[in-house]
Amino acid sequence: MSPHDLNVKLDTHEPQLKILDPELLDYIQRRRVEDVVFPAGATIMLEGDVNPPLYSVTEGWAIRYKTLQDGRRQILSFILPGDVIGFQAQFFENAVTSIEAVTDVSLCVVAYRDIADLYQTQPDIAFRFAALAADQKRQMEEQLLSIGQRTALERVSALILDIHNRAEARDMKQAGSIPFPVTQQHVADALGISLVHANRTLKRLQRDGLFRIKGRRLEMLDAAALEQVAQKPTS
Amino acid sequence: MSPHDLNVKLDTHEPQLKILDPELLDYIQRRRVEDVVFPAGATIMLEGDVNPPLYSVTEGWAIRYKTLQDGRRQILSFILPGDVIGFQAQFFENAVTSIEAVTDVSLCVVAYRDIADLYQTQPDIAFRFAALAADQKRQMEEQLLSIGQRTALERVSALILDIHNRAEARDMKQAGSIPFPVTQQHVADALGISLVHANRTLKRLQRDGLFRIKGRRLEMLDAAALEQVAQKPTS
DNA sequence: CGGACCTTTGACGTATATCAAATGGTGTGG
DNA sequence: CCACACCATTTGATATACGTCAAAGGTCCG
Repeated sequence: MSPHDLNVKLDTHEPQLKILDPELLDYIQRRRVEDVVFPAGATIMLEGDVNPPLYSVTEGWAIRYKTLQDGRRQILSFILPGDVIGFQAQFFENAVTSIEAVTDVSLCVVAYRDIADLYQTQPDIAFRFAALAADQKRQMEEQLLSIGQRTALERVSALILDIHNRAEARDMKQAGSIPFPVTQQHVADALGISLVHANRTLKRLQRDGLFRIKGRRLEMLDAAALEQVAQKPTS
Repeated sequence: MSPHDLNVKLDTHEPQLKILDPELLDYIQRRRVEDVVFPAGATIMLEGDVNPPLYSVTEGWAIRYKTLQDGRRQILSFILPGDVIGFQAQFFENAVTSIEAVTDVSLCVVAYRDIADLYQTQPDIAFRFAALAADQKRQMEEQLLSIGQRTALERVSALILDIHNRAEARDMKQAGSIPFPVTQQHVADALGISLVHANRTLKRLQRDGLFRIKGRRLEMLDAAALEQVAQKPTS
């Protein structure tokens, strides 16, 4: 069996995993134990939680984050419907990041005995999970590049593009716009800038006609220009 | 088989993998194909490289990084002897990050047919690799927290602590100090600050007696105080 | 209709960047 | 073994992107 037979090996020219691997999705459906709903604002998982479960997101948006002792919060990623969360956590005794619902969130809990067991009994599924995790690590590294090297204007552009592309790939676009329940405070915490500066930067990009955020929805107006501003990575 | 039997499930209370999993090390030794040496400054791997190999570092230090088109560089991690590199890359067509030798670097090339094949034929080894990758992802997230939320002073403190702890865990400490071939430019590129500011910050921490860098070696003087400055994460 | 939360705007402060140049190591070749 | 060349470190002066503080609108929902 080669990665190509699996149709799982990721093509770097297509920067994101377009959709959730269908076979993996199928596996998750079959192992679904129960569905859970968290209201907006609820904490789904807290750093340090013992043996957190493995979830697949059915509906709603969430954030994954880490905090410092004095309360400063870094959002690591935005979680959209279709995302699998808590796979990495299976390798640790405790959850290493926290997750909070941004909107009401529906999750289905995936059951399996144990992560090591999965590797023994279902190596193909384990492989698919691993490919997903590899892509998530890549996303973290992209974020690191963004926050470390890009200016606030570039970061905001890159974030808007990223969220838009992910949502679009999941067929969340309707009437030319995607849901956008993200607040300016979220943008600030994800990009390491202040709320006020996030506001001014978003404002400026919108004044220049690159996109429009209105009524919790995002309409992309000039993706090419936005990419220009964002400064693409080398590859 | 449970993670505990494997002694691989990672304990969050011990923030880092102390040493390379011995069984994995053994596997790598047995699959060693050839040894390669790169001189200081050489590019070991370049973003975009097709089907990059899997390496284990025998000797020397390296950096893993990504760049923007205009040349800005973000160092993602420092690679020390004992580290395995290129595992994640196996899931992609092309390398997603670049690697450069800081000192002369000795690598051994690990052979196996194919990553998917490894999952089928050696699920236990695949599991150990995955645990390693999970830990690397955790490190990336820690970095993200650092760069996004910490001040320059806190970032430098956290980086010095991190490198020191990793080197110490690998028994690289001799006569109370560890090798430290990292330049101030490296520190700047890893933390998203300017060279000049990296210098002033390193200087200040040393003036306050927290550590000492001299002759490409680092001597830790007051780890507790440094941790204080660095602002630990919540957990 | 009130309250909670989010967005927007102005004024001002500061951490960090940039520019420029001197100083200090270190390895190599004469 | 010296001396040059190259690179890393250090320091001062000045600039700016971004943060903080404060307060005024919006918007949504009970």
